[in-house]
Amino acid sequence: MAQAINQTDMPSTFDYEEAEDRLYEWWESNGWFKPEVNKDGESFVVPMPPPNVTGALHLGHALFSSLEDLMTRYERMRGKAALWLPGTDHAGIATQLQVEKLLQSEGTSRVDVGREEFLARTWQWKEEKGGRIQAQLRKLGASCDWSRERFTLDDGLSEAVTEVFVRLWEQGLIYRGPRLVNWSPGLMTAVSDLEVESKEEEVLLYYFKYPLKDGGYLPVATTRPETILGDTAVAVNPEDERFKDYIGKTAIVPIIGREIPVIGDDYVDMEFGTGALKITPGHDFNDFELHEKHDLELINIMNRDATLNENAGDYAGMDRFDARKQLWADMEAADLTIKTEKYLTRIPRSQRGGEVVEPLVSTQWFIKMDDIAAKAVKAVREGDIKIVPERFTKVYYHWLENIQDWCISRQLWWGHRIPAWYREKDGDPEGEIYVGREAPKGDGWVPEEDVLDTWFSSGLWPMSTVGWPNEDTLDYQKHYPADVLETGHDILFFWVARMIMMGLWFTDKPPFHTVYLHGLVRDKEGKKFSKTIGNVIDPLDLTAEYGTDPLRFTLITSGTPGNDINLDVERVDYNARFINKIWNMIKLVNMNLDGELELGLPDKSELDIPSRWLVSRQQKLIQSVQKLFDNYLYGEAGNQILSFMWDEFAPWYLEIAKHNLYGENEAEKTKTRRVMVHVLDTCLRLLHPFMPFMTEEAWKYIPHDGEALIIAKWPESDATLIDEEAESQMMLIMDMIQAVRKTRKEYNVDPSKRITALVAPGSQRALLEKYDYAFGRLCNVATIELLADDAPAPENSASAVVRDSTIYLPLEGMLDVEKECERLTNEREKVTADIKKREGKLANAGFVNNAPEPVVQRERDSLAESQAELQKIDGLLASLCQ
RNA sequence: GGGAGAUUAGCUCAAUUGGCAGAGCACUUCGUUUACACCGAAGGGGUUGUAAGUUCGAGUCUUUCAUCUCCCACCA
Repeated sequence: MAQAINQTDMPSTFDYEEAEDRLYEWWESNGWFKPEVNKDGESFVVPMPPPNVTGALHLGHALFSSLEDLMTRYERMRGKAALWLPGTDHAGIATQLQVEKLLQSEGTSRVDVGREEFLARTWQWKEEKGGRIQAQLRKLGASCDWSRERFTLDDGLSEAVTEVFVRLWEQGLIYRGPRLVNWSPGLMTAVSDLEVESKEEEVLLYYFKYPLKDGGYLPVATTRPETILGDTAVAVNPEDERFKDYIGKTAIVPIIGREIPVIGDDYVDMEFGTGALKITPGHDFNDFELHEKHDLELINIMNRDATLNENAGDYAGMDRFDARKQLWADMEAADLTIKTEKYLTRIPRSQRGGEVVEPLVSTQWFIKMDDIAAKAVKAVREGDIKIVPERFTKVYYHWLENIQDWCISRQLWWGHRIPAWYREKDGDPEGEIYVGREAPKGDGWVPEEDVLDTWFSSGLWPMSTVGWPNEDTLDYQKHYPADVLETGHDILFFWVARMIMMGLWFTDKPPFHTVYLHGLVRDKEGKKFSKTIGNVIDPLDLTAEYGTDPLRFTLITSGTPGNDINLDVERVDYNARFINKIWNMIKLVNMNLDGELELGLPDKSELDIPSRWLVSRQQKLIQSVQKLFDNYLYGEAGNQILSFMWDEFAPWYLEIAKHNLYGENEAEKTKTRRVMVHVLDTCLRLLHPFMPFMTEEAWKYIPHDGEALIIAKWPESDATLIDEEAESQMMLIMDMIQAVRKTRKEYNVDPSKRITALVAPGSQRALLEKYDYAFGRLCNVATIELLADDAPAPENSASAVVRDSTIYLPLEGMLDVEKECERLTNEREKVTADIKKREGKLANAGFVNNAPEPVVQRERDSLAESQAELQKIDGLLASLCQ
């Protein structure tokens, strides 16, 4: 097939500002983001991790979007019906907080306006702010099918949520009851274990006297004195000689005077603190367990806003931290304190609000996780799901095998309301509970106020977005299970594990076969981005300055799977220059075309050595890239493509090709054009998933087959084009050119001076004769004169040896014999050392017998080369430096 | 307390199955040759954190120690 392209209008640089939006719109309006573009292809589905609906794009989004778009574009080019399914998450707490802040700024609050008005305001907020992140993802070139965009509060997804809740209830896996939970006083809701972050902080450890009824006291230490008011026992270790006799006696709670027992339990660490432990079952998870074990009383002393309640006596109504100070002061006055000391311990704080989380007894909904988790463990263990990188499977197992029941109720308004209703019975307003898809018939039913944890709905994402629970639809059949789930390792438990559990439990199929986990993006020094440090990098600033492609390429090539990326903006700059480089390669080719050109490579037998070399090198590149892609090693693949283009194609092939392009031989000219176009075309295809905009635009400027690069075919390697002979010969030419450049430099030969070179070609007379023009172009040699095999070394010449070929540069009066001898001697030393090393290796029977044949052969070849070089150098030394 | 990762050039990072340790930035010297100065040429810079082991061969596998980071866990 012959193709012509318009050569007149190629801009001198890639104008990303102009091109990006135009290309994106073109792709999208042609339906190329839809899986239907490859109707008959195998399905490939990537569910997008739904960003918070009102969020703004950060580098984490840019990273997932770059990787997932790469995967999607790659599979699309491979002919698959690729679907990258986008959507957003309602993000219960995060969104509710933003709207509450807004209300606060208006001088009102969610309680003031009421639930209905609050939800209306939140939907309004979502409509106003919600489009932003989608627009930003478009800016990054995300080729997702926007026509299928989903939101976790959409009707269909809400139906899935209700269905799952009701089924779990019917299966007896959901229960409700008062439990000690992590309570966030600022957010006024329960939070799950995962939403609590503990960091080491310096606090005070308070030592005090626990008075005994019979007189005397037990010394006790605590970090939270206010919880003394809720104590229902004091515990000591029964092995403890100091205290064991106190077991069974009665202690008196300081200040409020309640009587409590002294108990013995080996849980108490004799070495720590005073060796005696106060027990507060209502406000401490360990103490709660002891309370169950010893049948102790449980007293709740705290309100939902972390003020103390009526059980705290005179301290009722005080904030927990004020009460702490006041109580301690009162105890000091009563001579009940011993001392305080500084103490480093982990303080649990709410991941969202940042305030100290309080263990608090409240009535919540839970899912029994054991059976569900076991299935999820099994699926990974048996290989139905693969986690990349593999090391995270261990972390995954550990969490699932020690899983706690999941507290799914949240005392929020923004979210999926729990489908439960209560009716008064025997004086208990919640005496009767109904759980169902619809409100129950009959009078007196009051709906549950609580909503579900945000992760409950996102845990259903791969199913609910394709129509579950309606499994009969074509959409569901085709797109569930999905294929790859790509996300950050920080939400392995929050999201990935829950999707796997839910997917397996309800469909009996793993929701995807591969989990690819990326790391966190950090700054150049490896610090987390933070507004307080002021090191935040906005991806959109980078795309504005450099364009989208360099950022994408940088994020993909800056790290390895699962490891954090320290983003160095210099790399974005460098990659922007790579894009410029490619653009200019295209420009060179473009301006050297003329009319129609047949596509595809000429037959190998017609190609010259540089072409055979280039094609062979590219075949190896394709093989390597394929292998890397198969193993999700996209970063290395990108680097190899860059290296091929920048270090081989551009500086060697394109320079040498100019000889044919600017020459008169039309047949050679055409062949060279075809090779250049073909190799460049292949490079653009390989690079398209990394840098979609520039490659698509550049593709227009070379002859090509097909409407758009986004739907062009992914390159496949052809092993018959690998050509070791051509690679070896080309390597000789390149080595000789580099030797000339180096020699010229060492003698300070004016770079613009076109010199003559004499060459003793050794075994490669024909090769050097044919490609002597390469020297002219690449090391500014005017003429190459091939010497007879038996010709003596020319006088007054600097020389360089490559294998069994020697190149002489006549320097007339400029040759410094002493310097030349020094150069040759240095060279000789290097070569001798090399020979010695290789001879040693080859003399080692272990090496020769055990190493794979190609490795041994390479060693032999290199040795032969070095030996030839040594012989030549010795000849030169003998004639020049006697 | 348990687990994971990292440690390679001054800085940021690569190195796919063990097979001649590489890039970019920075540095030195030089050069505008009509694709590209957003470029090109030549160069300096490494005992791959430590100590041992396995192997013909180790950045890569095993073990020790050190430093840093992260995750998990109920010591007041």
